[in-house]
Amino acid sequence: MGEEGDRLSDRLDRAFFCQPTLQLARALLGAELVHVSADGVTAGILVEVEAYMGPDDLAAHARKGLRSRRTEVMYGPPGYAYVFQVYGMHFCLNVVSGPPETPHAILLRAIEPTEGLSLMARRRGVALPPRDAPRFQRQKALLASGPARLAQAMGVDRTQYGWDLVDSPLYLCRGRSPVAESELAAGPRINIDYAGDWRDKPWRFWIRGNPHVSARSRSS
DNA sequence: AGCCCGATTTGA
DNA sequence: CAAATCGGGCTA
Repeated sequence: MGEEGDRLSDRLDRAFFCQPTLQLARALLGAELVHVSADGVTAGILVEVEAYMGPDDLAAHARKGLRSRRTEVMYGPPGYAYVFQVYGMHFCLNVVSGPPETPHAILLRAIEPTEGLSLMARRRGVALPPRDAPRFQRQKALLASGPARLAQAMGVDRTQYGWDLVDSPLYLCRGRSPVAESELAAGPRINIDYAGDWRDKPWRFWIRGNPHVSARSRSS
């Protein structure tokens, strides 16, 4: 109780999303992602994100200024949801960054679940053991570690495409941010081997040592 | 640790 | 028509 009120007063506003993209990506670590849906409330602390910076970044969907119904929202103001589908069955949630006509986005790769864990488990189609069971921490980490798991656990699909995170049931709040500089880690992004010179850019950011960082990213 | 596969959409 | 900002299930 009172949790919603506390969160709303700490809700991240437009000014927050107006930071330069790499700075915003780091600032998002420790922030809490919240979705107030018809099925209930789910929330979690962001522990891993990646920046994509079209049109130059060849890993970005907006590379070379690609503009389509899919990428359109990235050409608008920051703080909106860019949701896309990959491999025919998964959805991934991004926060639009950069001013209008600058198609940047930040992929939300993993959260540490804080609220609505049973709803997350139901959406994911997995059973969550009792909190005191030895398997609990491990299963909890499987709920939303990885961009498609995060989206599924949070009830995000194409429905949320274009939602304004500043003014919608899907939003961000201060949570535990800002994270101390010493807790911040950076490295290359995942699964973008096709991106030429941009493949090795250290534009993936995560909270060092956090067990909820997605498996393929945990090192260093 | 590694391979394979799914089920859709996009862009070349 | 190939490839995709991935995850699950299997083999071992």
